[in-house]
Amino acid sequence: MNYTPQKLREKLHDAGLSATNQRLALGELIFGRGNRHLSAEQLRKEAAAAHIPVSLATIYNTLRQFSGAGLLREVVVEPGRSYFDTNLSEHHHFFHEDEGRLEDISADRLSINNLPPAPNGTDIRRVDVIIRVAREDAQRDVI
Amino acid sequence: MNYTPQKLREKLHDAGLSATNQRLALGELIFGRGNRHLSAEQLRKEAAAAHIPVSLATIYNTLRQFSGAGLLREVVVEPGRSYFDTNLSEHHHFFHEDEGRLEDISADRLSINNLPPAPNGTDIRRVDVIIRVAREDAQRDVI
DNA sequence: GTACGTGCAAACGTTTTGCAGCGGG
DNA sequence: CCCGCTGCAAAACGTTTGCACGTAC
Repeated sequence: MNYTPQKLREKLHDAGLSATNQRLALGELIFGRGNRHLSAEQLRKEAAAAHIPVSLATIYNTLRQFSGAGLLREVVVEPGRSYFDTNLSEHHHFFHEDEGRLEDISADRLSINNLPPAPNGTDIRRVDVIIRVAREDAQRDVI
Repeated sequence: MNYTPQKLREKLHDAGLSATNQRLALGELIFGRGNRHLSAEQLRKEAAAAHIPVSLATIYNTLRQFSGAGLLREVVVEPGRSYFDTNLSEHHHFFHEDEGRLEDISADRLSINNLPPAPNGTDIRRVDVIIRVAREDAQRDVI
């Protein structure tokens, strides 16, 4: 957890984002606790628990801005809900379908053999590998 | 395109679904045109264009039932929208971020080197590989 | 005939927006 | 001081649901 409040100000500044009270407070929640997979709703609850006065609109703005600035990585696994991953290193995910929970897979535990080239005129932006798992005794097709 | 209306009745029957007019008509749209990646909204438009009287609720019911029965495969790439893939063979996807379009990658063009074992007590349900691409000149982080 | 499927409209949860006011640089 | 950020409430979006009617078998 290489994080200090000081670093957060730099982080925001380097990303071209001004250091508002909300962004500093939310940034402390987001980045101050190691690698996390946050949904907007989770972050809202944590902010409330930490007595940070912040509106839901600002939660969404902040998550989107942080993602756009490369401070977070958005992961889409379920229709109708986004997760934001603080782990920016190359890695992949288990998704526990029955819990709605993500789990990191470090890049050295999984590699892709022969990545096909991007279609003409396009660049590869990201490669997401999602291994969907569920309890052994659960029904299939649970999503 | 190995498809005939006759086969569709069998398909539905084998899946334990009764052959209603709506399911037959939608099935013809879904399966009668080769491999496709359909959203609910697209299917609704095509049904309207084909003068199939069907409500939006039935579109969603049908897509969900077909998926549950293993006739379709749901692919989640964007928050707030599901795609349904008629290609049931093992394969992966390019996702064109700026067009919101999926493109198949056949399994033999990409393979995973060393799949990690599922976490204790869980089974792997599916492995999704999504290669996100965008026009070369487009902004990064477009989603 | 009966259980299951359908249509409609209203509800749902998540995310986005419009606009007035506040605060960072 | 000014531009950008924030809060609020309301709207938008895709999707789901409850219930009365219709249809497959």
